[in-house]
Parts: sequence; C-alpha cells; structure tokens
Amino acid sequence: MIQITLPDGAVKEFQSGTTPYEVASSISEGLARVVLSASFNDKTVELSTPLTEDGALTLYTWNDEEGKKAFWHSSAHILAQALEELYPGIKLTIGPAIENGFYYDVDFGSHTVSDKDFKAIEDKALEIARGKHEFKMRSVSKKDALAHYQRQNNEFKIELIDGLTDGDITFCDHSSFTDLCRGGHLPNTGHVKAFKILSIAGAYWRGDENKPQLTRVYGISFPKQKELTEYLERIEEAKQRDHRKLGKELELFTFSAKVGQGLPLWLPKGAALRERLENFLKAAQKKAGYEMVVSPHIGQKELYVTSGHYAKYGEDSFQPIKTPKEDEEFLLKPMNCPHHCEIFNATRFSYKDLPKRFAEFGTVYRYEQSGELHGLTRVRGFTQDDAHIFCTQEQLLSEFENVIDLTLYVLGSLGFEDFTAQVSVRDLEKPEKYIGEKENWDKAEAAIIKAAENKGLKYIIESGEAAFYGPKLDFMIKDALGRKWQLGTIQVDYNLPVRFDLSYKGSDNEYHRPVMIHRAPFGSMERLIALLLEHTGGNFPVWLIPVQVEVLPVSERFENYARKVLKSLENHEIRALIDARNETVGKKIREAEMKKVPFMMVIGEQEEAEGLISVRKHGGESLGTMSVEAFAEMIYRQIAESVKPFREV
RNA sequence: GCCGGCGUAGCUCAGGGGUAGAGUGCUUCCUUGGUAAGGAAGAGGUCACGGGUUCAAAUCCCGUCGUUGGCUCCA
Repeated sequence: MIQITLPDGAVKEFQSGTTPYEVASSISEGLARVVLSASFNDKTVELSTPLTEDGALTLYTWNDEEGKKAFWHSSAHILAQALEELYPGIKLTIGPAIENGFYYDVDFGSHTVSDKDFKAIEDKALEIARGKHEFKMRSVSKKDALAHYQRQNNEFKIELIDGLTDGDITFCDHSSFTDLCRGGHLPNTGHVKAFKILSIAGAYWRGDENKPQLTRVYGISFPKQKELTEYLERIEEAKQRDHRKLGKELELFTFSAKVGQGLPLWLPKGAALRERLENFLKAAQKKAGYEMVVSPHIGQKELYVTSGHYAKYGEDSFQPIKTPKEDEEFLLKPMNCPHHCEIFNATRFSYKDLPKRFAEFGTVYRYEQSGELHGLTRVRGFTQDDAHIFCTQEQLLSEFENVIDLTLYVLGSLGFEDFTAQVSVRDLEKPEKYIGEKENWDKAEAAIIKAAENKGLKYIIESGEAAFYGPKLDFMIKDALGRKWQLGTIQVDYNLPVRFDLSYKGSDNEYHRPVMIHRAPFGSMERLIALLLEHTGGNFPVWLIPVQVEVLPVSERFENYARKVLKSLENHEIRALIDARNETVGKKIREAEMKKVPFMMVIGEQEEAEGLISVRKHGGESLGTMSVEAFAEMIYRQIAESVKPFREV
C-alpha cells in the first residue's frame, strides 16, 4: 500500500501501482471526467503512470495552468501528426505549449505552408482528436531513439537526442504517431473538441539566426467549441484597443512612407498630449531634484567610439553624416548618455555637489531592423524621458531606490497597475556581449536586487537581458494582445564614467569615479502613449485626454450662446471644442461618444435662457444643469484626485 | 534582416481577366432639431509602385516599397 497526500492535506491509502486517474476516480466521477494531468512530488506525471511510492499528488483540470499546459502540449502532438499525414517527409523539431495555445516548429522542405492550408490542417487534427487515441509514454534507449530519427533523416531530433542522457529518453505514442517527448499529456486525444491554426511564422532552429529557418505553426485548442469562439472574440475585442487604430481615430499621430519607416508624425492633439505628459513628469522630477539639460541631436562619431556604442551598434545604425570638411563625421544620436557625460565633465564637482541628476526629453534615432518596427512601440525616432544620475558609490542604493519611487509614482498615476518588474542581468555564459569589469557587474547587479528588495518590489530575474554596459531594472507592461513591452527602465553603469573619465573631488581631496544611473520612467513618449492607448482604449483620464468637452448646440439658433460657453470653458483652461455643424443633437452626441470625449454639453433654448450648461458624461449619464464655474470646479476636483503630486524630496 | 499575410475613395472595407463598388467622411441644398446616425444632390480612385503574361490586367506571375503576425534584434 502507498500513502497519497492530496493538496488539501488529506492522506489516502492506495494499492501500489494505482494511477493518478484512478485516484481521481476514487474521489469523484466528476473529477475523473475533467482531470487532464497530474504532478507527483512536484514532477509532471501521466495520468496513467502507476504510483509506487508515498507522495503528494496534485490533479489538474482545465482551470489550472498545468491542466492547460498538458492540453496544449497534447494538442501540439495532434498537430504534428496532422502535419505529417498531410505533408509526408516533413521534419518535426519541437512543439511546446505556450501562454495561449501551442506551436510546432517544422521543416517543411520544399513545401510552402500558407493560411490556405489551415482549414485542411484543422480538419485533420479534429479527425485525429475524435479518434480518442491514448497518449502512451515509453522509455527508449539512446541508440534506438537515434536510429528512429536516422531513418527519418531528421537531424533536428538527432541533435536534441544527442543532448540527452541515455536512460532519460522517452517517446510518446498516440494513434500511429510517435514523438520524442518528456511527458505531461491528456489521457487521450478526445478531450480536444476545438482546434484552430492561428498563424505561421519563420522561426530559427534553436532561436539562432545563423541556423536554418523552420516554419512555426501556431495553434490553439479547447475542450469546448464555445471556448474557442469566446477566445477569438476576445482577440477581436483586443484589436479594437490597438493603439495604431486608436491613434488614427483620435488624430494623435500618423506615419508617412515619404518621411520614412518608423518615424512617427505627431498631429496637434498628439503633440499636446505629449506636452501634458512631459509637464507631468517635469513637475515630479523637479521635486525629486533633477535639473533639465539640453543636448544636440547629433554628435561626433568619436563620442560614440568613446562610449563603446559605436563598436557595438555602429554597423547597424544610421550611418555617419558627412560634412564638407574631410574626415569629419557625425552620428544622429542613438542615446543621450554620452552627451550627459560631457555635461558632467564641463564642471568640476566635489562630493558635496553629488548626486547630479541631469534630465532631458531627448529624441534619439536608431536604425531598427525593418521587421522589428511596430506602430509606436518600436520606432526609429523616439523621445526618451531620459536622465542620468551621477553619484558616489555610497549614494547609489538610495538614489536607485528614489528612482524606483518615482517610476512607481509615474506608473501609478497613469493607471498601469499590472506590470512586471524585471531585473535584467548579464548572461554569464556570454561574457563577450558585455563590457567592463566583472566586479563592477557583480556590484551593480547586487545593488539593483538590494534596491528592489528594500522597496518590497515583486521582481523576476532575467538572465541575458542586461544592456551591454550594465544591468537594469525594467518595468514591463503588456499590450492589448498580451505582448510585453519595456516601459520604465533604471540602469546601473560603472562603465561610461570610466570611458569618459568622469571624476569628482572627494572629502579626502582625491579624485573619485562617480557611478552613473540611467533611467527613464516612461521609457519613451512613443511607447508610453501606445501602451496608454491600449490600456485605456482611448478613454484617457480627464487630465490627459486631448478634448475634455464638446459643446453641442441643438440648432444654429443657439450657436452664439454655445460659442460664449466655449470661450468661458477655454478661459477656465478646459480643453473644449464646439460641434456647430448642421446636424441633429443625436448625431453630434453619437460622434462625441465615439471620439471618447468625457463631457458633452447640449446647448439649447433652456440653457440659453438660464445662462447655464447641461452636462452629459461619456457613456450617457446626465449630470444635470450647472454653471460653467461649477463645472470647472468639478473637473478640477476630479483631476486633483486622479493625479496627485509627487512626494516632496 | 528572415518566414507568412495584406495594400482598391480621406477612413472602414466588398469585389475580382472585359470601362471601378458600398458605408462613412467631405461639399451644397432642404430641415432648426433636446441626449448614440433627419433627408436629398454632388465631388472624390493611374485599384501602392515597376516589370511580365494576355486581344484585354485592379484582378494572374515576378520584383520593389509600405504595412501586418511571428522569428532574430532592441544602446
């Protein structure tokens, strides 16, 4: 007999050799119907794996991440079988479950797959699913495993098996299909009732662009058709919040092929929005002890050779600008740091002057690969809300913590509650990617983690995500479709101070090297506004929204009074427009609603007679009639409540 | 940069080897209105660009540019 501990702490006794599925059945018939996978002593097992020792068993259903993972992993097997049957001779590589669905990377040989093939693949997959084929794991010797894939000429699987230890190799069979697999499946294919191919994409073998490119087939599957339909509807809804769509509708920004790829053009409403955001941050930075500086858009090539950026990115950047003078070359600035280093160098500072905090909304230009450009989130010209803090080693920790405070204040004020704090450290296996001394990297990484700990920040550590000159604390935010983007970033840098020979006079009358913190709470104006659009669906908070009020005269007879109201609103610093077109009120309201204007003022006979305004909120709620002054009071109060000033330093 | 999709009126999109379509916006007129679309008329397109196939190309093929879903990259 064996003792099985269940998640609720209950201990039950079973015959040795009992399977997790049988345990589920013993608990209830209902559970047995919905159980999808299991883990035993924190190791993934099949539901059919006989348990032969005491241990803790967890059963997973569709409502658990682990259950979904098994579901989608199993679906990847089904996809692979379907592909193999439809396109004989293809080579399978890897096919994991992902956050939403699964994919399989396949070498299709000479066949080109396109969306026209999706239907056939889906039909075949569903046909396989309906066969209720059991997933069965079996151990295979390394020799047999290699022989299996040598017969198929599948160099990819052979490479995978080469990296495995003999004795640890398992295959999974279902129907007539066999795949190299670690396990974690559904009992059988019959659980999969809905199956959809989402897209295909090129993907490099092992994520290395120097290796062959495979075709990645993305799919998703569900236990019920209805859930697939709902999933697809959610995707469609998310697309309604796409910042590229909203930016066009709300007249914030545009692109022009003539101006160039990835170079946004800001329309009046968008430019004014940027200005409000800049002023918001400037006010907070002023309280936090920052000083604004200004640096030019270009710098001599030598500047970036000194900083090390030229060696790292020179080839892949906008190429140097020539001048009439021979051998003179300038680069469009791809970052502000070197300029700020020279600003620091312009003055001899004593330890009593530090920290120096130089801030600039600096526009930079980076030649991003064409395939990387994406709306406003990845562009070739963008404005960083940049600042560089030059401080002593002793000040580093508290300065870093202060920047965390500022960043959290900024994110909070803008309503970004759901972010991931990511400590981006170097990849210890690829030291060639980084510059600087190991001790300094150790110090810098330790300082970031310490600061995050002190601030009680919940963070994750990502290796290999550091900048080439130093580690970072990045604030990652998801867009409408769940893609993660880096907004705020705080970086510790021991390298540029050396390269620019920065120093300050210490209390010992000796020169010392300052430490540098790079930081941008927004990240960039462009990306911030993109994410803000996707998070709010364009319903910005009142203090930010381009048009706060639309004045809607009921007919031409009331246009004069409506214009007086408009003037009065403007005198109260309220951003208002008038819609004096020859249209019905209903139509004007509808359009103002669609433009997401938070307040509408319908102006007719009654309002004019009383000298008041009647206020309708976005969404339909009526606030009744009031004076412009009373309205202004209300809106001021609302703004004051939604965006509080940064704490005094 | 690589793999796939897409590019038709200002915008959203349908169509598709035989003289270019809708809705919306725009202009003008009628209507003078009360909280999510009042009515009529009109203007507006080298069907992204360049080649090719064909009696005939917006449509099929190739290339370029732009865009988009991924991969790689992201100072």
